[in-house]
Amino acid sequence: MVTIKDVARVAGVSPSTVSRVVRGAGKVGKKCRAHVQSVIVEMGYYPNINARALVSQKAEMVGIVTPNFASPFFGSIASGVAAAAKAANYKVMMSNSSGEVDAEIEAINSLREHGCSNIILHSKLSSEETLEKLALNIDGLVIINRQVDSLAERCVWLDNVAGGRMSAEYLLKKGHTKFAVIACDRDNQDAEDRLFGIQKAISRAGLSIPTENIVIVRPSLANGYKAAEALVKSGVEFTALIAYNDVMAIGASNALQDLGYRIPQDVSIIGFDDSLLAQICRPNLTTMLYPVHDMAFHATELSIQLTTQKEAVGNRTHLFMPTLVERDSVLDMVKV
Amino acid sequence: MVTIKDVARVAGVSPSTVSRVVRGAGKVGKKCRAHVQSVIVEMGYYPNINARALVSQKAEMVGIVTPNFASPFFGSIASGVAAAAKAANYKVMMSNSSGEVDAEIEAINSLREHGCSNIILHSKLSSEETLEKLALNIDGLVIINRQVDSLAERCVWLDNVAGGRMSAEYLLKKGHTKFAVIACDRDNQDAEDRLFGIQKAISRAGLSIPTENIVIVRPSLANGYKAAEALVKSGVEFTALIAYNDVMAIGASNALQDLGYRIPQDVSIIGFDDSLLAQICRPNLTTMLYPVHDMAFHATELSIQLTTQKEAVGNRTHLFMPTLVERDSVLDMVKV
DNA sequence: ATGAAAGCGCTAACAG
DNA sequence: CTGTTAGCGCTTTCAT
Repeated sequence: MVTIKDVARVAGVSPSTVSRVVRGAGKVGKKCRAHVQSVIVEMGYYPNINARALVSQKAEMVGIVTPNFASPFFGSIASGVAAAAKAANYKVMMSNSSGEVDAEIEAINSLREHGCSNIILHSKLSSEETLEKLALNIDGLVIINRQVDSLAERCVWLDNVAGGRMSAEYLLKKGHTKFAVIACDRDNQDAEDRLFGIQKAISRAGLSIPTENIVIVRPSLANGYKAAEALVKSGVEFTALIAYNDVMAIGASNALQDLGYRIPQDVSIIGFDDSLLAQICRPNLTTMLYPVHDMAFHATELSIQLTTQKEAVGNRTHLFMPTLVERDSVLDMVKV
Repeated sequence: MVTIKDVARVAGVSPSTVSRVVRGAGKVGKKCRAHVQSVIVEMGYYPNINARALVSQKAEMVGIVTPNFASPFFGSIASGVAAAAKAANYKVMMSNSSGEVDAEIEAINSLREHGCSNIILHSKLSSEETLEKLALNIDGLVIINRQVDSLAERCVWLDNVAGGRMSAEYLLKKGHTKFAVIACDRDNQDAEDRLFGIQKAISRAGLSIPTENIVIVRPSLANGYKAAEALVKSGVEFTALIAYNDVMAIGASNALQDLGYRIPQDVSIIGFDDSLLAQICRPNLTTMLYPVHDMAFHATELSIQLTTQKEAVGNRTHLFMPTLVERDSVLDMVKV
């Protein structure tokens, strides 16, 4: 390994000078800088980040803590974080929380051992108190995809109520009046918010959704399928179906088609996420885009600001809006 | 920050003793260990990995270098690496190569700056010479999803020839004799290998695929769609279609269905990868499973072995086999 | 503008 | 079994 001392010796200067040119900081004579630079290249020197982090007590590294690396969500988060990190010359680490509370804390600690205080936490599990405590100790902690009131300025989240509202409003605009909803278990705040938004939009239009038209299941393709079957079997009437997410929308779409319904001629369906699947399924799914990449990017910028120029951050919230992506699963009843 | 010295002082022992109990290495009295342990917990001490890495000149960290974090492939790689890393108490970093040669080297260097010599490289770009040079300098470099002859014992790759062969053999077994193939551009070694395997199996059965029945396009959903259209339009006959991967198989399946063909009654289709999509599309896709997670897991174990007990590794190859996943897109013509 | 010196928190011989 | 000592490679005052 070639160290800063080696370079200094060869270049005939002191280690501090080499350090200055490496970091591009401090005053160094133009000529001297050029010479040192050339020696650096020649010798193939690169800095030892561990030594640097040790002495400067900071890490220029952002860590992602998330329950599941295999999920498509993680990919989007990772690419958003990586993009922002790269722009700031930060490295990125990742740490798996396995979807368990203890593992989450452990994952965070493993990042802190590296002196990493820029942490993007994707957590549905930890209690608000835990999060508050964490935030107190970790300057750069930012929570993504969750809103914690007391930590509002450090949460980057999606307006699920607005998302639900927008999906319903779109259907309303297309002339639909009879709705069904496939929602999710109660301990899912996102699902609750979306449902709330949906109902708000619909009641504002002077309509309502009968409770029989709302089926609540755990999110999965199979459950989307079963939920749609149940809806049909129970004999409730609807021309438009709003699903919690794309996967369930697709499950429902498949079930309905198997039952002889045409999508969207007989039933319109709208999903949520705009995952890759929405472009694969038939018909292509109209859905609400969840801007995960952008949110992760923003969360990372925020985290870095929090640790480098806290004053500049301000006491604002970081609320993102989903946007509608029109494809082929919704029928325009007005035109028809 | 609470350091090893702080703990030592409070516990009334020397820093080295604390270090020993933290690492669980070396000889420490039972009583003494317990006492130090309790002080550690009490004070909330955790080791500074940077300091540790600096002095011990090694990093206990594995880095992933891959072109695209947003790809589903990356998710599987990440989760495989993370699982193996966790088992060995290693951390994981990731570095984006943006699919460009220079960025790839840069990504690798950024890992090396951390003293990380366990690198899982997912590269289709760098030349074999570059890779060889890299391998020389980085003990723990392992290449995933690519075969470099001179680095065979450090490549973890998939037998694409066998995969192609297996898919064709399956179709043969199901009584198909007329095949079409949607393959990919020439600079795609995987695609070439799969095609080779397909042809081998078919010629071994005394059959052959007319060149008009093979269409070569760049991999994408839309191109899969177009390729199938082109096949039909050109009037070639086939009862079975083999696609380079799931996405193209699905594109083709959609095109064929739009053209009025029933899958699998009129045309059978087989994909490759066993991505999530294969379970979403209609009909569900029969496909060859690409065991990415397992391969990434193995690659990581291999990398760690390479840096910790090189002797034990041996001069073997690390070739994985795809496996068939039967779903609903292939018709059994023998039964019919 | 440049150099000397101190030390970040830890491990690893080496003594005892 | 436990303590002492000497750095790992770097940044950062403080001199010059």
